[in-house]
Amino acid sequence: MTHDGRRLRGSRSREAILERTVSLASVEGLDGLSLGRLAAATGTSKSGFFAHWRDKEQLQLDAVEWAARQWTELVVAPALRAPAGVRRLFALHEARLKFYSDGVLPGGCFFFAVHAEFDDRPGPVHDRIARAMRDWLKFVRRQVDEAVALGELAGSTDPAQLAYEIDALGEMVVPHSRLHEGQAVFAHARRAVLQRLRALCPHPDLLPED
Amino acid sequence: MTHDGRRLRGSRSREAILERTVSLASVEGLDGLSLGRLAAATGTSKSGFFAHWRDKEQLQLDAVEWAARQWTELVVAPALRAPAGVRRLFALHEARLKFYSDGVLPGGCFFFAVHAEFDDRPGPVHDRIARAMRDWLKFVRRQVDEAVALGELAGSTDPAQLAYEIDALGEMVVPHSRLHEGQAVFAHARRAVLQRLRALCPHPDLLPED
DNA sequence: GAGATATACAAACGATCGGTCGTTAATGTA
DNA sequence: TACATTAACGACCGATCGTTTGTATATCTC
Repeated sequence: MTHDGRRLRGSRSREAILERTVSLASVEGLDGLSLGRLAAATGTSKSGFFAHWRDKEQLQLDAVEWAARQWTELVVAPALRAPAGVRRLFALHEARLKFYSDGVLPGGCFFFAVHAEFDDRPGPVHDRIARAMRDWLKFVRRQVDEAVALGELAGSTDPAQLAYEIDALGEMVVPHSRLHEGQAVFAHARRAVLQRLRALCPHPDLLPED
Repeated sequence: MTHDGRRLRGSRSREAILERTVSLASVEGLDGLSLGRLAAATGTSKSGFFAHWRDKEQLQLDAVEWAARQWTELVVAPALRAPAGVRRLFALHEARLKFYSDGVLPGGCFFFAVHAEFDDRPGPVHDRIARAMRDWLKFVRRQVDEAVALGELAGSTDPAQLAYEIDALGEMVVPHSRLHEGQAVFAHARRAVLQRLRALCPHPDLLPED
């Protein structure tokens, strides 16, 4: 085969493998996934990985990076198109729910699967995952702060408290939607946050009624 | 050694192994935990397991059973000592939080760790886990129903909706408490459910103020 | 065009995986 | 007392794990 653009082809297959890794890891985790099965799933050889990554841990770290970028593109970015304040906060929640209900990842959420796995296992992968999730929660909290500053949420609002509630109500959709088929869980998660925000909002008409 | 009570000794070590299994599985999952490491942790030999269980799957099934029993004893039973209605509902939430903050299991929650693992992996273990979690949610929902019937929650309350909220706000304490050290997360989870219940309750004085 | 570099592979490594086999010793049953 | 059962073990099995090595070929650099 001529003209396969060695360097380009390399980064192409690198990206393809990472996408597949994140996808599979959302189902079986980053450590539960073995190189052998990953090779079979990507149509490559096991030893081929070591041309791209020093060891499995490097692949895992890059996979976390890739998943974080995907989350930013498909959840954070769309929400940023809504006007700052309580509407953006709710848009963020809805974008997340859409990410789950669209079935972007077969396991629902990469970070949910992977965090339970590396929860109590120290190391660089644990640290990278923890950082990503802390950044996410900080981002949610910043949206709360902004909404308070804009007078769109009661001044008595505890930002850390509300950020926890929004994250918890959104994240638990992942296991629940797998437990009880049907989209009732999505409605519950959406309504819970919506009613909570409306109750705190001096101008509830900024948000949909239901 | 004389008089070691063969039969009794068997069920003793059986229980001891199960307790250790549930404990370790709350950290690394049921499948992530290998028989070799489990043998080392219990001070027995790998092959000794097969005197008690046909294969690893049987051990996993018994471990789920054991964890469910532990949950009933340490969370459900204490809550049932509170008077039925909204107070029992909140007692249930608090008993769960106490289970987590007491560090009964080193990984926080057996079912959290294990559900993420068997989420999308069909089989008897998956089914047993799903049943346990469905039973739990049904139980929470029954407490909501009872509180509504007693007139301690507004008649407009959607039981499935509220049950989801309570479960989500309680369960997500597990990953969050590992992410940000400190007991702030416990306070958030407690206050979130408390304020939600007080808002729905015609007699808020049934519940603590804060 | 020569030499370094990068992609990708098959084959094989030691370690560990879940599981089997045969054995020993103590217990329960007759 | 005779015999089946049970707990527990060490040794070992084939399979798979993450990883190393060596090789072939195509691309980039000079």
